[in-house]
Amino acid sequence: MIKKYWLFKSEPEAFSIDDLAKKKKTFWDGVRNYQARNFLRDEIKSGDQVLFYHSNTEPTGVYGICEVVKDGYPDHTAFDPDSHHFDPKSNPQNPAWFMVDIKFVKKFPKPVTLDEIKSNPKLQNMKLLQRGSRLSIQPVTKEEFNVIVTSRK
DNA sequence: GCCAACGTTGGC
DNA sequence: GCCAACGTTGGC
Repeated sequence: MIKKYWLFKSEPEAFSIDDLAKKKKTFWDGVRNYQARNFLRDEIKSGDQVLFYHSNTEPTGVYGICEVVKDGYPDHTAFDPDSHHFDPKSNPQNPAWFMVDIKFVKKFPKPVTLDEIKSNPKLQNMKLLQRGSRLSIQPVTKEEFNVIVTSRK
């Protein structure tokens, strides 16, 4: 099985790497974008490595690493009318939205900031840097993953 | 808090 | 199936 690499965005006010460090493991719910959904449903597999990115904070950047521990399965928060992730288009017979489970691996002593990524020639092709890129789940290459991780070793 | 860029919705 | 209106994202 070939391991793949991803970047997951989260607003730390909603869910941060510290929350994950505390919980050790979580389901990544609430993704309501079809492109991201397809990744979750079809491509993200147990064992894949994930960069945990904080958006809408100071500074924005990659704060640590986590690992996928469960392949894509239906996002049950879409079925729950009391959840603010509720979506009437989705139902258990024909789920529209998916999620995976991830576990905490490590938090960087200092985040790899967006500025740092922008100024690293090896990271210029990251989707993150593309104009107006809002995708909350995006693939990264093994090389990009390693450049980011080793910059904190 | 602003606002540009983007995805989705819904009228036609 | 077009496209304007709307809501959301996310850097600043």
